Amino acid sequence: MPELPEVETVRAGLAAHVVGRTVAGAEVRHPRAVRHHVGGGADLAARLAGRTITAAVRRGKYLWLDLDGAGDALLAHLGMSGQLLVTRPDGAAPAEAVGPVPTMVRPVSAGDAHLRVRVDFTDGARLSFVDQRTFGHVLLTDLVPTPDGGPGGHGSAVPALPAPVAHIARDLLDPALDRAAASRRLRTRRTEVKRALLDQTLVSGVGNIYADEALWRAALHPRRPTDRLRPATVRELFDAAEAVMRDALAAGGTSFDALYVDVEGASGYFARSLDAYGRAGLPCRRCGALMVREHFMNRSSTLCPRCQRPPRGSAP
DNA sequence: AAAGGGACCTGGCTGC
DNA sequence: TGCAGCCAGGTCCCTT
Repeated sequence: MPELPEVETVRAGLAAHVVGRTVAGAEVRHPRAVRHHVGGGADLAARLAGRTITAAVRRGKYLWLDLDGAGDALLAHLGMSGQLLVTRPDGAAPAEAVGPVPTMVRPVSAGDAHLRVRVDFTDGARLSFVDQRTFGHVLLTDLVPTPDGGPGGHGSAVPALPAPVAHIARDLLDPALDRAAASRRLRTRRTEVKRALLDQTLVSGVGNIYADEALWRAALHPRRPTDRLRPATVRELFDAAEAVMRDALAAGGTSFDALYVDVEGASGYFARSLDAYGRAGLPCRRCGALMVREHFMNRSSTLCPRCQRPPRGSAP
């Protein structure tokens, strides 16, 4: 699932392969993919034509392409299954690709069943938004000033954000994040710590996978009440979440194919390094107790019942 | 106002 | 072997 490390991998790929190119034309092939664009697919395609991509920027799980530096952007959220794939001008397989190509990576043809939006550049290169489950979306939107005057996100020095991202907090890889303030806000919430970690208005970029990983690293039960956490504990949790996402980003980078910008680039990481997510029934890598899966927010949490003690008064 | 739960979506897997 | 039903989860929206 695309969480911060996967989205950042995509952003880096777009920065390398799309920035500087000019849009010749675009086609929206599924209305749901542009459901948040005011004006619909035809309007989006028409307004993209002739624009030049000047930056690839990310905040949390949102990423966007600045257009001409003119104060608007093509914004994308990958949802659960979204991919942004770049094919080079001749459309052929990448000649300079090295190392094993992830199995999910394949050339995109016009007949691709899940191709939602296609952007063609004047030099023949193509950007394709492919999304099986259509939880993701793209839209063209104006930038608005950041509340704190700091940079809008990773990859930009401009103090501006796409309007739909204005409510998204800075993420744990953002040097401009005020961690003390985020910690205070978390501790004044009356909720459970995993729910708070997943709240993108508190700290962004963390999804179910990295939430479980961070809680395991910090040895915290997902249902611990936020208003009873000490500041030092929250600091450790933030540090753990940052560390696991940096590790994932580094691992994703190694298997990341240079020309196909693929959210599955982190597959090598998933196979090797996850300590919690997907390990129910397997021994905890810290203490050996069998990991368990619990229902949480209509989904699941995987945790170590020995390292991550439930809060007092909670059901076992 | 804040917190929490359901809807949205589809391919793959499980169990009968 | 076939098929129904469950599962995955990020974000928005609605209710409490």
